[in-house]
Amino acid sequence: MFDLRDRGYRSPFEQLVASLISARTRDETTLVVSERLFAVARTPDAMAELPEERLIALLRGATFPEPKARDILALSRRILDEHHGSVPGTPDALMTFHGVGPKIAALTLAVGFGIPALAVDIHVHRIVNRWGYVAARTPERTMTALLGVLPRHYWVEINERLVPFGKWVCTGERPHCSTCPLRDLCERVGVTESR
DNA sequence: AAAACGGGGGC
DNA sequence: GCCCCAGTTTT
Repeated sequence: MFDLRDRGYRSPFEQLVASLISARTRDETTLVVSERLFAVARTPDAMAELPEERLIALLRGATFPEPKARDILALSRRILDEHHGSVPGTPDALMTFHGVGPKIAALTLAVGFGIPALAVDIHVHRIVNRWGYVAARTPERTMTALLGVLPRHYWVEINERLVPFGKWVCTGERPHCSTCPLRDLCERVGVTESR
């Protein structure tokens, strides 16, 4: 998902919604659409009262505005009905919402609540494999491996620092090794892609 | 584990 | 027209 904390305090609910909007969506788009939406509705109550057509219009520009509008409306109502209006603070509860899977759940917990949670997306998977610390074919297996090795204290850091690092520096194609602050690390562990 | 799903923006 | 995008759901 999407870390909005550098734009002022954001509630777990806003973090959850922004995370849902960010699925398969570029960061800049997520930011613009989220801000536009939160200017109108920033709580489950306000969100649940939004007519679906209005919400779809507010989400225009994001990917899949219609399915996301339905998901956001449905989870807002369920937060009101089943959770006293507060976003639940466990992965299992979060993943019962349609459209919320392991990554959105983990990032909502990590960024929204500050609870240790690990979401190994494609970027973290690539970096860890590149470094050779874990030889895992899928992000799921990389996550399992990291959960067994990494102190909980660092899980939040991975979500908030390593993912952006993978997006902007340790990219899939043409990694920016010449300006990478961790180039020495790569050379130490013998990563030959370093350029 | 792999395919399907849902689309908007950039080149 | 083609491809990517802080993913989730269904085969």
